[in-house]
Order: sequence, then C-alpha cells, then structure tokens
Amino acid sequence: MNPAKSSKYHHGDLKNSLIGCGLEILSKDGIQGLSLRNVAKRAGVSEAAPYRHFKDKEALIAAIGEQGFIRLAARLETAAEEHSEEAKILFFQSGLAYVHFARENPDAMRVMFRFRNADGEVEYPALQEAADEAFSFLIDMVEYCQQAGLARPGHPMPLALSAWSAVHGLSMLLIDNCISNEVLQGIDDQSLLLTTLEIVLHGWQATPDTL
Amino acid sequence: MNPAKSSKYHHGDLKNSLIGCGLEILSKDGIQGLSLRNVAKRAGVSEAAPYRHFKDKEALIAAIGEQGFIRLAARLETAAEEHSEEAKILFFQSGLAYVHFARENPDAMRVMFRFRNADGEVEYPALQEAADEAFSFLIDMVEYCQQAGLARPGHPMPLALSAWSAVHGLSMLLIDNCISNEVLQGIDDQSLLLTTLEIVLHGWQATPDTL
DNA sequence: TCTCAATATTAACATTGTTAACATAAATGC
DNA sequence: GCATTTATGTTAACAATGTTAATATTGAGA
Repeated sequence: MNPAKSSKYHHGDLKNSLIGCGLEILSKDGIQGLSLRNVAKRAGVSEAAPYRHFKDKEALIAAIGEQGFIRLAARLETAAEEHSEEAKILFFQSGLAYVHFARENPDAMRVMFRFRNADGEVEYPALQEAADEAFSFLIDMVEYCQQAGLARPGHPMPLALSAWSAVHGLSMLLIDNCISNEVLQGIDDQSLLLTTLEIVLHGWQATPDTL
Repeated sequence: MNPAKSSKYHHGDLKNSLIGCGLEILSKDGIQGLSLRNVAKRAGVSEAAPYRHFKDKEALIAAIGEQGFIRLAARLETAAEEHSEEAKILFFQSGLAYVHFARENPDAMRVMFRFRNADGEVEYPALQEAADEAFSFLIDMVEYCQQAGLARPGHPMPLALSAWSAVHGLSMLLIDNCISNEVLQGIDDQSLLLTTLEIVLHGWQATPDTL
C-alpha cells in the first residue's frame, strides 16, 4: 500500500487505471488510437494484463463508456444545481451542457453509445445502468417543467425521449461533422441549439391531438 | 464484356462490386465482419485488389456510406411521392421513413455517420455531397410545410436541423439500444416516434420569442 | 503487333486481439 | 510462522487484418 514503492509487480488498481488511461487516449488520439496494447502500455503493464480485469476489448470499452455516462450525468447535475431557480433556464442549460459535453468529448460519446446488445440481452448492465442514471435526470427535469406549466401534463417519458432525441441527435450531427459549412452559413451552432431547444419546449406544450 | 466468361483476371466493375459486397456484409455480419479481406473475398478477388480502387479501408467505408445516403435519400423521396397530398402527412411519413431505414440498416447508419473530417477539411467530398443531398430533401419539406402554414416563416434551415436532430437522435438511440425496456414500458416505439414528430411540428409553429 | 497503362496477384510485414504457459505477490488456512 | 491457494502480472506465440512491394496479366492505343 506504499504509493512510493518504485517497482511493483502488482499494479494495485489496474482496473480503474486502465479505464482512466483509456479515456485519456480517447481524448488525445481518438478511437483509432485506442488499442488494448496502447492502454496497457500507458498504464505501465504488459499487453496481456488487462485480460485479468476485462473479458475482452469490448468489455473495457464498455467500462470506459460507463465512466463517460457517469461524467455526463455529473455535468448535467452540476448545470442543474446552478440553474434550478427557473424551469425554462434549467431546460436550456441542461441541453447546453449535454451538447457541450459531446463536443468536448466526441470520441467518448461514440464509445458510450455503442451498446450493441444482441436483441433483448443486456450485455453490459453497468453501462446500461449508468446510461439510465443520466436519463433519469432528464425525467426529473421534465417533471419539473410540467410542474412549472412548461410542458403538458401526463406521462413524462415521451416528452423526455423527444428532448433526448433532439439534443442527442444535434450532438451527434455536430461531432460527426454532418452539418456542412454551407448549411451553417451565417448561423452559429449556439443559436442552432437554442432554436432546437425552443422548438422542443414549445412542442411540449401541445396536447396530443395532432395526426 | 461477355458476362458469361468464366474466369477473368480483370473483374470489370470491381469498384462498385466492392461497395455492394460491403453493404451486404454490413447487413449480414455487422461492422465487425467488415474487413477489407472479407469484402475482397466476397467480390472474388485477392486481398490487395481493393487498393487499386480505394486508398485505404476508410475510403471504402466512405464509399459504402455514400451509397447508404443515396439509398436513404431514395427512400425519403419515395415516401414523399406517395404522400405529397398533405404537408402534415408528408412530414410524418418522412420521419417514419427515416427511422425505418435506420432500424433496417443499423450498421449502414453507423458507417454513414462517420465523417471524421479533420476540422474544416472535407475528407470525402462525395460522401458529404450524398449526405447534403439527403438533407436538401428535408429543406424542401420544411418549405412545403411553411407554405402550408404548418411552420413559422423565415429561414428554413434551423427548422430543418431541429427536425433532423430529433429524428436522427431517436434513430440512433433506438438502434444503439439506449432506451431500456423499463423506459419503454407500455410504450411502443411507433407512438414514441409519432409523439416526437408531433412535438417538433408543434414547435415549428412557435415564433422565436422564447429565452 | 508492340508498348504501356490499368488492374489484379502473391508474398511479406507490422499491428492488434487473444490465449497458453509460466512467474510473482498477496491472502488464507494450518 | 509456514505452506498452499488465489489473484494478478509477464512472456511467447498465433490468427486476423491493414497495408505495401514486387510481380503478373490484360486491354487499349500507337
């Protein structure tokens, strides 16, 4: 347990160290730099060491993704604490926090949303749980907006999913560079996000009579 | 040029054949099955043959993604032709077509939206162009909805992007299995999509006074 | 027909995920 | 305290894959 010991055969906390190194590599070199051997080297262990803690590369990636969701949830909750005074501001700030996280951690986002569960089977429960945790934040926010009269009453789930879809979709389109410069002519993406959020918020007030 | 010739050193149309085989592998075995050697084998050529037509694997993937966008655009336009009588129905049917395409071709979607342009630099112009082509369909639809009084007047771009974000986001969340079964309790995803579209459509009518 | 450019093949190499066999340290039971 | 077992790490090797170099084959044009 001496942190100053120079050379130790046993790493001590390799599992978490691998996840951390994975996140670092991800933000520095992107996904193509994220090889098991790379992660192991950065953690200072041999190439086969990770297999004592993760079944395969996918399992490590799932753990990295899980950590990503934990950070995203923390980010959202921080934003919420700083702007809890008014529902509308809370809504906009949460959306901003989500997109900002995505733009600052594009490769982490790509790893987080790579569940690949064979139909019905949950392959990585911890990852799923971390994602659900982040999503539950959204549910709370919707209910808060409902109480404030900003959203129609009723089951919050469809409203939450519509907002998640819009914010997630915009995030992915942005980090994948799908919105060409010509399209963005004269439109900064800050106002783009605000418009999208405004549209969702307004749509929340509609009663389900359409169609 | 004889299509019945049994053994030919030169394939004849290898480039397109590789793209087609890539799409087939993608829909059968997913991305993990999509190796250059696999594609080459399926096309009946040696492992190095693809390099006469594509700089590297990424270039082939970009071409596959381009084809995906072309198919998506065709799908959207077919849906539009069949439902051009009313703007509202056109809007909903287009959204349905997008999500259905995504659910039927999840791995193609993941390949399509993998631009990775180093900032500003457009690495695969043809892919970008095919994506823009699909997006231009959206613009047209927005303008049609504006003329029908379903959407606020003004620049159609922000409206189109908000709809794209919502539909794309929902598609990705669905194909990545991010919406856990507990969340979906008692909600089929058809109605989920309809609710999201309804919210966007209603939001389109709002004037930008919010915030 | 001859030449050349286009296209395809084979062979080889580096990287990477993965496993097997072995080594070392820590924990546990006596 | 000591022996054994378990956890954890190392080295060596293998197969799959992306990629390139050297070579072969074909078709088109002079």
